[in-house]
Amino acid sequence: MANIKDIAEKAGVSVTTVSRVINNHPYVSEDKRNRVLKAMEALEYTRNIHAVHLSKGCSNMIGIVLPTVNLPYFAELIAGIADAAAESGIHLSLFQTNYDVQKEIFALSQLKQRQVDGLIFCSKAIADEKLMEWEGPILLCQNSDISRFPTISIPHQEAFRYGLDYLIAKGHKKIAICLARKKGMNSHFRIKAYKEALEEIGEVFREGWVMEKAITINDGKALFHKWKKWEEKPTAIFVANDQVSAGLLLEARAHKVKVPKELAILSVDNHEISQALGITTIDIQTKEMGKQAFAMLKKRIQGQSNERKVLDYRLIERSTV
Amino acid sequence: MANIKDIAEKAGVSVTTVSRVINNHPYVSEDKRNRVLKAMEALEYTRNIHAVHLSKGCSNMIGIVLPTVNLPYFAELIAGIADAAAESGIHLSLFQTNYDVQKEIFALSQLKQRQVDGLIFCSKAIADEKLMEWEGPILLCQNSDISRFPTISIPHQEAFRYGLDYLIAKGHKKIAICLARKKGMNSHFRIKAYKEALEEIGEVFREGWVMEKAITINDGKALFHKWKKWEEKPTAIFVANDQVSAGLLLEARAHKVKVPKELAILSVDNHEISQALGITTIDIQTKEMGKQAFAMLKKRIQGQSNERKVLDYRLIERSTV
DNA sequence: CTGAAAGCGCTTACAG
DNA sequence: CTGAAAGCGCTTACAG
Repeated sequence: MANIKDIAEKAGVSVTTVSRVINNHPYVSEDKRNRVLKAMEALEYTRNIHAVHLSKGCSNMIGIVLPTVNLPYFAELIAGIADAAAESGIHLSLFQTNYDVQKEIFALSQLKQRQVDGLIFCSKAIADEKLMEWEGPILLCQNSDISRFPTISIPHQEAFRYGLDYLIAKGHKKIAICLARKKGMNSHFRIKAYKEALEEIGEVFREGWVMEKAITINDGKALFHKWKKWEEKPTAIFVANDQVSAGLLLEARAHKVKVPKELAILSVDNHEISQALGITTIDIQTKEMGKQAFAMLKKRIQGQSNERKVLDYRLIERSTV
Repeated sequence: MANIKDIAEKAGVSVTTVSRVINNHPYVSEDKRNRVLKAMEALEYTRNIHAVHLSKGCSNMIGIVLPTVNLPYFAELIAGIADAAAESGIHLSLFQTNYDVQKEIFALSQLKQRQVDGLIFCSKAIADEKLMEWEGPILLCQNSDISRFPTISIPHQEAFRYGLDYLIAKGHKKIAICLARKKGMNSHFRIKAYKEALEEIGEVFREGWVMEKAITINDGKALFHKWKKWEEKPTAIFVANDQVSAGLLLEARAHKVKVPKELAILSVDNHEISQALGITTIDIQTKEMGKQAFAMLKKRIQGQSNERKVLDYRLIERSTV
């Protein structure tokens, strides 16, 4: 494999000049530029990117940390990040963690070793205090108490409250909620909103009506059967993700339970499946979040100070409430 | 940032020894090992991975080339690759191409520059002949005439034929098919199987009954309306992907068309949504394919010769045929 | 078990 | 516009 020195020799110039040509620097005479170009062609030169990285001290790559890509929410987030990254010519490295703290720490160690220039945490299991021990450009796709990191997020408390008020306005008082997992900032804020809303309408808070570990269509089906068995039934369930809502709705239909008459379903995401099934949901612009997350991390890598962005949401009325 | 030289000085040993300690080589005395370890701790040493890559000539990372991550088929494939890669401690780089040949070429150029040690093409737009101009470890998740590359694939012709025979056995003769895109090896073989099956039962081949550009749930909905408008209607549609089948089925139900009585639907994938909707489909082990693809590429990178694997498939009878 | 030294291949401040 | 030289930080064959 020819290297920059071979090219220099062949073209009769210095390696500096070759480097200038490769990087499109000005101040190279046409004559030398052409000779270099010709030599590169003749020797089938390909730049060794590792040497560039070592020399420049950066990798032109950022890491995406997420539990699994195999879930529409995260897939959409990645797609948004990928689009923006491609425009900037930045590479993407994937860290699938399955909410395993050790794997998140692995990703952080990769940042430290410069494998990547920055990290986007799409969702995390690691505690804020632990995360704070790490340095480098890290962006969180969720609200956080750590002001050291830029964040982009949905105002989950507000949005959830908005959804709850919508259900209440539609006459519901017995409302259950279903989250992906109780841990995590997003759920924290959602539960808070839930409690507040219940208090205002004089309903008691039932621990059992806060369900979790629901992510897939099958989880939604299971949710239906849980609901079916309850003595006292909520008239509405506010579900934090479209996949689960879809499973819930499909299973309800299969068992001739009328939606929304016997059971109302309000969802979050507005991904394709909710549209296909006519599920009333709250659009949270997942892809847009990915795009902006990338832009913010990029700025952070370039040394700008932390931003905190909050995205908008909106209710999409369809037929399940 | 402390480097290996700083550690060597502080510990009073050579850089060679430090390197040995870092890489867990044998033949280092306990005493020196401890001194090095202590020095590393004291100076908060982090290895610069770029130097390692430059020195070793590899990146410990492979690239995944696919049109979009935001589609269950590809997301599942990635998940499989990611699981296997994590076990081997290999990083994953994502190249989202949107079937843009230029972006595929970009990925290939990254392989050449050693940004990645190998490439998995989950699906491609670039022509075989063009691809052949590139060197390095490249694995294709599809059948190919190029014997220079290892491949892993489903026997699409056979599997499609199997599905068609199943439809025929169920009494269908007017069968349409719907593919993701007509270009590409997979479709090539499927259309071939389709023509053969039609010929055997004495049906004519209708160009218009081979539909394409169908990937999403919405595409499936559109497909229904196409079907609805046809004068002469097929009694069954064989759809190459679960998302499209789901859209087709949902829209059929919404318009009170009885499935399978008025319209039978046979699908391919066996992803969660087909299970949720009770769609009869052909399981093609997407995730397993990802796992094995990684293992094969890894072997190829290590210098072993090309393998060609063919995965099994099986029909999952549910309620749409 | 240990180390001096060559090698991986590029970038860039500096001097001209 | 141009080049010599230092620097990025590691690995590894070789000699001992």
